[in-house]
Amino acid sequence: MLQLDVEIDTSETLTERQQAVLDAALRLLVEEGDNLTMTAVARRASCSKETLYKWFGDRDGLLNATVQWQASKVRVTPVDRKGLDLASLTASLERFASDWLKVISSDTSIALNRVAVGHAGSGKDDLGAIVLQNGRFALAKRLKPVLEAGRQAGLLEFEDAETAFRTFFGLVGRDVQIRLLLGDRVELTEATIGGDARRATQQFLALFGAKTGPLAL
Amino acid sequence: MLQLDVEIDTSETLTERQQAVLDAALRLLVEEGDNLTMTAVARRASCSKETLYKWFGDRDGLLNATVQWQASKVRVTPVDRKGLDLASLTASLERFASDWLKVISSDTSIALNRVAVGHAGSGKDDLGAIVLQNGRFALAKRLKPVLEAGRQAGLLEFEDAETAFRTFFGLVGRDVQIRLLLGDRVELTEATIGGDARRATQQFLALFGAKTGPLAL
DNA sequence: CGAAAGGCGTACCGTACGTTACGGTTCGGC
DNA sequence: GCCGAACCGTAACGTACGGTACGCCTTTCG
Repeated sequence: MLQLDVEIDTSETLTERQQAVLDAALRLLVEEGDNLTMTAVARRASCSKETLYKWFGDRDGLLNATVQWQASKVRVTPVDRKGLDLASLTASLERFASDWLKVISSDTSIALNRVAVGHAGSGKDDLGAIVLQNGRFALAKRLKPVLEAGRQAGLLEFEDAETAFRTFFGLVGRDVQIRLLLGDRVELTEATIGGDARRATQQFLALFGAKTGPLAL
Repeated sequence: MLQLDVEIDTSETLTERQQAVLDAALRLLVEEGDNLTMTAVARRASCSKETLYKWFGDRDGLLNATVQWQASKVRVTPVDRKGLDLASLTASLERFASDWLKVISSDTSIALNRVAVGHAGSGKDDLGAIVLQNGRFALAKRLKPVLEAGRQAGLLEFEDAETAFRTFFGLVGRDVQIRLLLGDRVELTEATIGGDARRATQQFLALFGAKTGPLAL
């Protein structure tokens, strides 16, 4: 299990200019993948390499900062857990599913995951940990309270929130992420995402919904 | 969707020596990741770099051949579809799930997927396609007949074998592969794999099993 | 206004690595 | 025994790129 406190408030310590530079680096990362050069970043950001090195130390530092920067931008709003009936629970789950599918199919997510996966082998930096922390684990952190609340309200039945979450994760993501990462063109329109989110949610409810009545499959 | 005919009978066109070299490259790939050098491969395989270039063209050619070589080794035996009752179907599914989990958690699979993902960005070679073809798509090809047979026998109910397969895929894999690729240490003992395989199978049956009787969840 | 700081652009250095070239050795065929 | 082919080991070449140094400009502050 990963620990790693990624609570560094990057948004504070970074000046406007630095953020702009990181945005440039991010765009370049999406376009070029891991084989982006410091010179390219400098040119794209209209800054000197010397500045890059002064600010971020070295290439790994720049990559690290870039990934963290993107991560800090994705901090989402926690869900409000007020009226809780089957309808609102279903809606929440569908929302989560749809959001997640949109994230993992986005260009920047794909690019970031690719880079992080590539770096995961040689333990030079913690890119994998950062991505994981702001992706899969952040999702779990936000979703679990909803699941727990659903259980409290008698709408869901499960032993462990973690395993319930992982099942939901699997039902939503299926083979999408690995296929995208490996370069397969998966058709993911707004419509299919919506359909997949509904399907995954219904399947999840079929598996973990309280058996108080027949649930539409 | 990927097409790509990967039916090149590599095992024929490769001499013993060449296979040995590729095995060395493969081992090195597992240890070093994508940053393996031609010199390292040559040294490990006790061959000259000139030979490497004569045989495989260039570095990408060597990587390609290595991945294909590993892929050709994994050609599995098709399932025999004889007596088909719920018990044997369940057993088959559990077997598939367990095998798949073992594969994706193996060192070589992780290494190969990492390299393929890394290369997927810059469309220089088709490593991603190859890995996908011999991983996820090969699994579908082998599993779908089983699902169809299950439906024929009245044990399963589904519209489309593809979507049924993808659900099974998701239930089995969940977050395991992406976590492993990103460097997370997922505890995957023989026991947990067995448990996960059983759980995934039961969940799949709960979703797609014919409603002739109550199924244990 | 002058000086110092921050930053841009560019030239430069060192190294790692892909690729090529070459001398030496083994081995099958005549 | 001799020849050529295949191959090993290693040296050498070229380049790309990470990292550094320096000249010049702009802004800021005394």
